[in-house]
Amino acid sequence: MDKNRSELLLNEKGIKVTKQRLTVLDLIMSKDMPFCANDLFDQLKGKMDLVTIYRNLQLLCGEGILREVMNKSGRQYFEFSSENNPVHPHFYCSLCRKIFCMKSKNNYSVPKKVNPGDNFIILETVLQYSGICPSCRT
Amino acid sequence: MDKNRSELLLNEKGIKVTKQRLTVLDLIMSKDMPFCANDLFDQLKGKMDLVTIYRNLQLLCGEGILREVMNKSGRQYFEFSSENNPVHPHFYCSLCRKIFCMKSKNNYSVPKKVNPGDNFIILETVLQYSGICPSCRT
DNA sequence: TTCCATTTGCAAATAGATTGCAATTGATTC
DNA sequence: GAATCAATTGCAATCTATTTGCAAATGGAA
Repeated sequence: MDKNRSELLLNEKGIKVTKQRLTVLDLIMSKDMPFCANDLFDQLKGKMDLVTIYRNLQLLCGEGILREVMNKSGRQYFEFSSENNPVHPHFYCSLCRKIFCMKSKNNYSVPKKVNPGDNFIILETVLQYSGICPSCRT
Repeated sequence: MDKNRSELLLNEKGIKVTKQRLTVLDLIMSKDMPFCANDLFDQLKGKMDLVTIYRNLQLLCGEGILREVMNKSGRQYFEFSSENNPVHPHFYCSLCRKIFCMKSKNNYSVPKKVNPGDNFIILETVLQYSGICPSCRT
């Protein structure tokens, strides 16, 4: 049987392939927007234990297949991380708490160093927005 | 009796002044770093109910005295919001989950519009960092 | 001082996330 | 393919973060 993209990704990272893992990763890769554990649970309609989802998110994030997204909701959000989906801005809606990916086609310039001398190791620099999303606006 | 800065701020906004509210706001204004409900609770050593802290944070945030800070911890973080403390970058440590304020003295330029035509109302634009903080580095 | 709406503290409920453990499964070796 | 074993899963339980209900206490106006 042909291996799909998810399975190849798991193989590549040396992660054991299970039905649940594939299901989760397939779902993630089919969407282009950040999600939390519960979003996946809802979409899987109880086909998988929520705990399994949490554990796999943690694993995939640790392996660099996912990245965490900054937000103000008090929940942990993730998105698929790849060369095709590099770090990019998000928009957090203060009303519905949804998170949207922003494709800023314009380049922006940021300071290369902050608090020089403070020894922070910066792994990610990202521009983030918050405000009101189109649906909450109406 | 003289009114302190916290009390004046509450008066200004037409918020009822209570002992708890003053205590919380005094504490907040004495620090220059984001905090969550539990941080305040710890610092007040049980002098105030955690629920009261949550309720006052929500109130102060709604009144614009505080602003929420983006992070990846799954907790809600706030900071004092004023002209003297405008929106600015933060650094989120992926190891200890602490949040640091970054004073970027350099200016940075960001795109004025994202996803043009999408009708997002942008209320806040902020550069955020994540990585490893100085203490976790060692 | 009285009065009343607001706020507080406590108990309980609701979310979000993690842990322990027995049963199951995936991959390796024969 | 069957035996083997470590890794994974589901379920129950726990923990942490946040919210809600309600009676008692309090701030501020009259």
